[in-house]
Amino acid sequence: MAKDRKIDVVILGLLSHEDLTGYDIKKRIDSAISFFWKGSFGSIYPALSAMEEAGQIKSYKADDSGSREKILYHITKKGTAVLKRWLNDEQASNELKYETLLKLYFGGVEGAETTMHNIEVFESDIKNGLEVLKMYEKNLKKEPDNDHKYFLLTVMFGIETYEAYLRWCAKAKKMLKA
Amino acid sequence: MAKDRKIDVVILGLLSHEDLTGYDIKKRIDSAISFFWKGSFGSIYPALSAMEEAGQIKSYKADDSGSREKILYHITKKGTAVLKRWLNDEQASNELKYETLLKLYFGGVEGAETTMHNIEVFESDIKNGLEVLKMYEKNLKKEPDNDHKYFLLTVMFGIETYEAYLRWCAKAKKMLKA
DNA sequence: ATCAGCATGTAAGGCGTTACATGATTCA
DNA sequence: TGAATCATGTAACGCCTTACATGCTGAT
Repeated sequence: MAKDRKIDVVILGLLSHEDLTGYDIKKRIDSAISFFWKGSFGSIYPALSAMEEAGQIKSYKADDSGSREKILYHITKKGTAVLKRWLNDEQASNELKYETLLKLYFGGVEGAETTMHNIEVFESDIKNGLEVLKMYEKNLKKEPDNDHKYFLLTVMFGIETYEAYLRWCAKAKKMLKA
Repeated sequence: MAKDRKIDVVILGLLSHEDLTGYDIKKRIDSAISFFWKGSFGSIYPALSAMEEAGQIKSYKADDSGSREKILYHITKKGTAVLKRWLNDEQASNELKYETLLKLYFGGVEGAETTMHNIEVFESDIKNGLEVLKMYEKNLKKEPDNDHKYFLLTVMFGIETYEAYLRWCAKAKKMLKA
C-alpha cells in the first residue's frame, strides 16, 4: 500500500509558509514540531525529489552568488491541493510508542529501584522539554498573528501534556515508595 | 544496525508473567498496552521464531488434545537476562507521531472550521479512550497485588494525559472561536 | 448453516533510520 | 588552524504494516 509517507505533508505544510531548503526543513522539524514529530535527512531529501517529480513542489537555485549552492523549494498549486486534501481528511493516526511506559509496565521483573530510576530519567527529560516549550509560548504570545496562533496551539498542547507527565511522575514515585 | 526490534522486549515482558501463544500476545498488546504501543501479527510471529532461534524463548505444544494446535512460548533464562538488561538501560526512545497536531500546526492553510472539526474528532476519540482507561483503573484498584501495581501506573499515565488532552481541546476550541 | 473469533503463518513492499561521503563557510 | 555548522545527498538495511492464505471451533 503506497502513499503513507507522512513526511510529505510535513514538508508541504512547512513550504506553505515559505520557501525552504532541505536543510531548513530539517531544522524546522527539529525545533518547532520536534515534540510531536521527527524526521531525518535520509527521509527528507528523497521525499523532496519524489515530490518534485510528482509536481507538488518546484526547486530553484538561490541566486545568492558567491555563497555555496542552495536548493530552495516552493510549493505548487498541486502541492497545496494535496495538503488541503490531507487537512480535510478527518482520519489521523497518532502513533505513540512510549518506551518509558513499556519499561514501567514490565517493571515488576526487576526491583522498584530500577523503575524509579527510569521514571526519574523521564521526568528530567520532560522538565527540560517543558522549559523550552514555555519559552516558545512566551515569545509567541508577543506576536499574536494568524499563523502564530496555530503554532501556539501546538505549543499549548505540549505544555498541557508535559505538565500532566510531571504530575504523573510525582504520583508514580509516591506509589513506588509505598 | 541490527537489534532495534522493540517488539522483542514487549514479547519478553509479556512472557515473563505467563506462557502465551502468538495470538495471545497480539491480544495483550491490543488491550492492556494499546494506548502506548502497537504490534501486528506480521511482526509478532517472525519475532517469535527469531527469538526462539536465539534461545530467549522456548516453544511447546499445548497438550490440550482434541482442541486445535496451539504453540505456547515460555521465557528462558537467557530471555529474562535480555529483558533485565533492557530494563536497566536508561535510554528510552518514546517516538510520538501525532498526526492530529500536525494537522493543527498547518491548520492556517485552511479555514478555522477544518481545524475545529479535526479537534472535535480527536476529542471524541480521547473521550472514548478515557472511559476504557477508567474502567481498567477501577478494576485494578480492586486487586492491588504487585504485578497489577505496574499496570495501574501505566493506566494512571493514560488517564492523566488523556485528561490533559481534553483540557487542551476545550482551550483550543475557545481560542479558535475568538 | 453461517459468522465471528481463534490460530498460525508468509509475501510484498513501503518507510525511515543510521552511517557514510563530500565539501564549503564561518567563527574563535 | 581547527571545529562547528551549513548543505546535499546515497547506501544499506531493519522494521513493520497490509494483505493474503488457510483452516478450526463455538455460538446463534
